[in-house]
Amino acid sequence: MTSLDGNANDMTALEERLSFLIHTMSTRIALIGYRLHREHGINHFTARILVLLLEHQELRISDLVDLLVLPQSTVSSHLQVLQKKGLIRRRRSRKDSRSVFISLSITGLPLAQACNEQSQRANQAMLSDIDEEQRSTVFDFLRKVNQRLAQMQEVPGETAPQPESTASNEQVGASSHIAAG
Amino acid sequence: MTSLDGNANDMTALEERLSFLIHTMSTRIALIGYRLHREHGINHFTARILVLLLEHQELRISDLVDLLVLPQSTVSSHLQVLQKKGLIRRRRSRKDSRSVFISLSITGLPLAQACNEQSQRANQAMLSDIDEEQRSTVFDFLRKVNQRLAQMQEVPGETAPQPESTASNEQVGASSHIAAG
DNA sequence: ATCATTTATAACGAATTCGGTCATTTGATT
DNA sequence: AATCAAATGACCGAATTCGTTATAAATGAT
Repeated sequence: MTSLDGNANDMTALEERLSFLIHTMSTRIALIGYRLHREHGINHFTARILVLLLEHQELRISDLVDLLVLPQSTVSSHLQVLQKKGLIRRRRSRKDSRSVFISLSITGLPLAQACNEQSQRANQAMLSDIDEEQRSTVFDFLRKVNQRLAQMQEVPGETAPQPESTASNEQVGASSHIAAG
Repeated sequence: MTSLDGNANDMTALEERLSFLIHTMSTRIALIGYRLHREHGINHFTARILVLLLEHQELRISDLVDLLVLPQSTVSSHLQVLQKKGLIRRRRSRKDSRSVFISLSITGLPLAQACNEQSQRANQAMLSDIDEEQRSTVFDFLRKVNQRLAQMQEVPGETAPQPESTASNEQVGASSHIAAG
């Protein structure tokens, strides 16, 4: 299982690739979170929304879409669930009546706090026994990679989001290589 | 958006937590991979299966379940799709006729190789300009956290996978703190 | 032998996800 | 003001996901 037979086009084995590691971790976090949130009758994703609302007070739906990196339709259905449970409120913006602002309801607040505390503890459990130096190295790295991913995502054929810079068109291939991890 | 208003129970802001970062990265990787795999008529997950088969030649379904951290039912349905497309073969084990071994078909092999190359390039794109030292620090860290998550996952109420140790039943709370990231 | 257990996979069905579409509001340009 | 484009989010339906149940073979115990 752990041994790889080494006939693939060599390079790094899939199980050692960053994309694979990240996926595995993400799945495990979601799994563990899922079980815990069931107690509250919500799921991992809606819990995340609650915590974000706890931090930001008010968020537009499009803000949530950006933060969660989920399709707008998915966020929308999560919000429907949350509203049915009376955990959030909606308010149309007066400035721009296209926007809807979401905030925690009085009922939602304590639940959001509970979710936040669980999340905090989870974070601590994962990071315990990791010395500060290593930790900051890792976080710098993750943030950097994350930014790169965001760029690759935006315009599939472009590497950088800069408007100008005419000479760097050759880099196009660099980002379209992302894949299966 | 980036600023947090700081009224939450402080500690680390959600957007700075490991679980959140990991989720964001994972989603982005899947998104980018998705577009590429569409060309081949497959998706991110089935592509992963193909690459795993490329590395291991033969895998039981339960092996895939472990490697992918997906429910058996999900893996099963992915395999059905792959088989309909003629990309994989199944073979009942002679030793243990309960098991079914999955391997790439002659048609599946080149596609698996293509997926693997894309994945390799993606990995390189993410890791370029990262010096070796930082890289190994990060990977050590990720592997360590991943192991911890695997432990937390297995027995929800236990922290460590040790069989004995009768006195540690009080620790139940320790791992049930994982959550919403 | 027979029955219970374990291991391994399939299959169903409810819930979730997400691409696509539509309606509304704004802003810009003519 | 009329038109066109962009922003925002609601909604629908098809596809996917996954918890659960069923099936089946090997293993073990009585």
